[in-house]
Amino acid sequence: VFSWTSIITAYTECGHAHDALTSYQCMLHDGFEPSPHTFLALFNACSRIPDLDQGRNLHAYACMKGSDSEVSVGNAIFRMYLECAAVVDAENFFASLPVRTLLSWNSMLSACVDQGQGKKALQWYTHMKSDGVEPSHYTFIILLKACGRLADLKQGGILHTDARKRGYASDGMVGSTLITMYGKSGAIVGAEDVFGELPHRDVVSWNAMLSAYVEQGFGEKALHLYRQMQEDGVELTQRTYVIVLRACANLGEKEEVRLLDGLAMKTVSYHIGQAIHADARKRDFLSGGFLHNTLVSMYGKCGAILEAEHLFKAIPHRDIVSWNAMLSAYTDHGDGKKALCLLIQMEKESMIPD
RNA sequence: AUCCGGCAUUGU
Repeated sequence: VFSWTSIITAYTECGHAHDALTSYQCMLHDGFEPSPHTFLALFNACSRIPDLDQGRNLHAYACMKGSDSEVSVGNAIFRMYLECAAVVDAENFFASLPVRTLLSWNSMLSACVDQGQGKKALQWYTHMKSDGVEPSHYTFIILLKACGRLADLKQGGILHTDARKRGYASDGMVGSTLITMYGKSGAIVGAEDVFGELPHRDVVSWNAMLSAYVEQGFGEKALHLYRQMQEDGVELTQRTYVIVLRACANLGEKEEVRLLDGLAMKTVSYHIGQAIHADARKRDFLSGGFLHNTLVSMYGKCGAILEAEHLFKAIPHRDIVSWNAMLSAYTDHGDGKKALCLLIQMEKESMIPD
């Protein structure tokens, strides 16, 4: 049994979870009965695939053998349901668990948030506290993220106070989540306060602050922060550029058109955008593709249709976002004909408009 | 030791 379990674990870890389940069949065939350890490995395999049907069968079998009373196995079953996106099953199972560890609570909460069920996560949190389980900084990050998505400033503020009391508010990761939460809730001052009080800022906290400015339409402040990042010697990332280019696009939308070489352009934003584009190139952030879509959108919003077009054509793997960005560049520009042409081309390349 | 955690592009 021990060897079979090792084989199953090994297959799962190498990303061959299907083979893990096949080995289990072989193991049964040879007359071996699964131990709790085997179940652990099997549920991990089901999570990986993910295979809900097998997971359910195994769950039933584990119950029959009494293996499900083991805390670790219980957690594995629980995670299996979560990762197979069977939230209802997960919730039912979770409610029936005799021992709920902090880790299982965090898994539950995070799965709710990932699936857009932030409210549910907050409800479960009340339950968690009444169960006498104390939240960790993981818990706060998960819940604050939920508040950000819901733009629930009230709950977010309560959690912030609570996190502060427990000494979690100065944690860098909690801090970034707080900044994002305040940013998405429109409380830019709250975001700035958290950012200003962070003892150790890393790129992510800077990016979070930058993103908060952009989302709330403070393009100039964002550009200012971008400069400050460079002065402070922060190691910029590709994401930094995604965000700061969005700031340019934002400014471009607001700027009045002016004629440049006979073309209607948002000249100021356009030049800033170009400069940032050059920065990104210098830092070799243009490969990988994630900046392409943002650049197309930015140039489009600055009135630089030709550059947007040029970049669009150079994208190796155009996804739906690339097409949408190019389409809205044309329509913003009042070029309905080209937009329609693009739509036709889209269908030719068997892209389905959403 | 392992499993739960932060910032990301288009349109709506």
